Amino acid sequence: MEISARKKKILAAVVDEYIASAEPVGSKLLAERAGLNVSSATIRNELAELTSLGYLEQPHTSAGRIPTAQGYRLYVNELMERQKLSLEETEAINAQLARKTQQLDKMMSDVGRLAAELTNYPALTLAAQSPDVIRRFDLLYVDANTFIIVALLGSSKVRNKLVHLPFSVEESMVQKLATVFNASFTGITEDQITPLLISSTERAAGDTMGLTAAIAGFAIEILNESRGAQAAIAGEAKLLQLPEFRDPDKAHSLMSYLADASHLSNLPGADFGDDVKVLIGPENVAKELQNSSVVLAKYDAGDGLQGVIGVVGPTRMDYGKVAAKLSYIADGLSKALASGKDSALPGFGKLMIKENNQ
Amino acid sequence: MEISARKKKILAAVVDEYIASAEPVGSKLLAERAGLNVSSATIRNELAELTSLGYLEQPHTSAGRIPTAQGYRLYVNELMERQKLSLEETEAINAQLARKTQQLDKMMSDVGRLAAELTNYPALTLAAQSPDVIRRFDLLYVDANTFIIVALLGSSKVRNKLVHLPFSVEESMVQKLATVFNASFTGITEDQITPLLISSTERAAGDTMGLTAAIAGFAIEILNESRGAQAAIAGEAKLLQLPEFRDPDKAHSLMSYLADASHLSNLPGADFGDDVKVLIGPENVAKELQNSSVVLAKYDAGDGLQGVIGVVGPTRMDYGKVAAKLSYIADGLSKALASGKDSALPGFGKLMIKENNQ
DNA sequence: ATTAGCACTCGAAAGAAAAGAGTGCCAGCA
DNA sequence: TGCTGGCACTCTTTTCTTTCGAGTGCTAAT
Repeated sequence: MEISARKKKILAAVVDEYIASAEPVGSKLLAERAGLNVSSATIRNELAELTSLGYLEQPHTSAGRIPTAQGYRLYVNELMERQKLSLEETEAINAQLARKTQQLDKMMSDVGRLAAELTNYPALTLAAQSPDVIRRFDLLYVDANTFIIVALLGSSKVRNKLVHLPFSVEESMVQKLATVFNASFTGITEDQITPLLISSTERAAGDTMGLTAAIAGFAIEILNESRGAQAAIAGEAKLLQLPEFRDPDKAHSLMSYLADASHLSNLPGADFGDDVKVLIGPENVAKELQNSSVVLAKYDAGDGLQGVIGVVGPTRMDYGKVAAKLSYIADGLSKALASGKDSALPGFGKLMIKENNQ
Repeated sequence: MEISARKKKILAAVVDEYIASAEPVGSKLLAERAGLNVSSATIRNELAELTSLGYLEQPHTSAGRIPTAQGYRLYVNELMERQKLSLEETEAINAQLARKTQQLDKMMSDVGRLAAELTNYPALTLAAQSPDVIRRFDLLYVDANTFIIVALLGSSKVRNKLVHLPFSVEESMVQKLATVFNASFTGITEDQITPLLISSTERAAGDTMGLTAAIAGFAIEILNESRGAQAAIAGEAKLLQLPEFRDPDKAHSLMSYLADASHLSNLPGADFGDDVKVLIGPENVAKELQNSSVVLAKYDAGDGLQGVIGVVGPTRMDYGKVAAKLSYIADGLSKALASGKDSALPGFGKLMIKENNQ
């Protein structure tokens, strides 16, 4: 049975009111505000039906109605309006995203903070890197006991490591190693680095000091690191301002859960179709989230880098506003990261230099 | 007037009990537990005097006593016993510190988490780097539009940046730039990079494309970055388990304060004499901390890298336990960082490689 | 179908009473 | 002189009771 237009309008009104007030909403209030010119008694009848259909519930007999997860779901799917962002909001986001010089970690944590600030809910960021390869190796000879490994990755990231040895090596040996590694360790993923490959490389380089194995270890380390998803959370304290988390135990339970980054990785990655995904209460897998909602927006910055940015809050969440903001941020993030990757130098055109020395 | 030995013993007992229970402690309880064989009436007299001396206070007339900031101060200075760590605790700390391959940021955040876990209070880490210099420049030519800047710093850190140009450069030009920069930009601190220096370098390199200014911008950026103190906080959620932060507003106020890393930098850096510094309630400058205590332990990892690790909690904090743990962690951190810096390669001796491919 | 009216329910708020913990002080004792 | 048991007093905490009011469901009338 399809639900009538008036019921939908009433349901939307209930959700809107409840989102705003966190108080169960009654028939009288709806009669005044909802803009359908009927009496509270009529609305009571409709509410009773919506309740028996499972869209609304009553905390107790003599209270108003609050939406169920099912009610929110209908609201999000059909009734919600995605809200416009204010000028200040878009400007704050753009300003943040324009700061390209910073490295990815910092960027994500700043963006997370911004999202938390704008939505007033704790924000999370997840960045996942698809398996990377090393495009090019350099070994920089510093002194007899020291050299620097520099690896340029397929995703245009650069990694380095300073190596201090307990014994001396010749500069020629270091160069030889660089050549050999460029020949055999480039263009392969981490699981293609086998003991067999290492020993053949060792032979090719004429290395008897274990340097090959060590450099291979570095290669494994960086390829490993880029594969693992990085997660961060910002603005946890916002939870405490929400009426549903005034109970310190509830707040503690959710915050502890969120604090463990490994849990965040269990959220759906960027594998959903729409640009914004909403998980309402029991739709969440984790039991700690069953009374909360999660709104996620995905970004894709090319080069195998993709992830989601999202917020966590009570099921009574302002989905319209949050979805709009996250979607805008995620979009901007995709663009900023994609363009910022082979970044122009900082201070190109001497601007920054002036600033720093005035 | 010097305070009698018995008074001190009673004060210590009050602090110990209050730390354990968070409840005002009364004369009867003390008579049973404190181990001085006197009646509760005698203790009442002593308590009254300690109160008028300012070491104790009463929430209200018919309640037991709780220590004042002055009382805690005496306790910390004279009465407290620094506690021994259990075997599991030292092992957990050592295991964490032994993981040298990870980079500094990650290390600090992991250590912070560990400290929070061990003490059950939110933990903070501050790392401050004294002004750094660039020891050596390398420019790696990748293709006509791309090169990599690698800078080895005085503190043995290595920084890099991939540069993508909107125009072409010759490999010889890149090499020229590297030579010139090595001559004029090494061994100087950030504030010695002047527009004058840049323009003379530009002339020396015969650079007409603004590359010099851009590379100088990178130099400024990394020297700047290493100077700023990095702060992080872990385990904020622990606050909510403490009776004094059951009030969500109190918890929120402190958590918001802590979440802003810039505030943490206002704490005393590593500029205190002892290995552990305790700031009790009103001894803190920030008003958000006036009802809380901060315990800090400093570490020094050589190469100008030093900082503090600490925890934040209610004035009723288990100072003895916390001081012992932080001090142990900070000590270990100093050693781990100092030795790990010119780190051996990961997997030296093929160990890691085996692990990764088994 | 919609509405006004009304009895009813049940939580929240307010008030009153009881319980309990701890104190300060006093008088007696070593 | 210092310690102790005893006791009246204070003030919070807890519990119980009462009141209040918001909101409902149902019925009868439009």
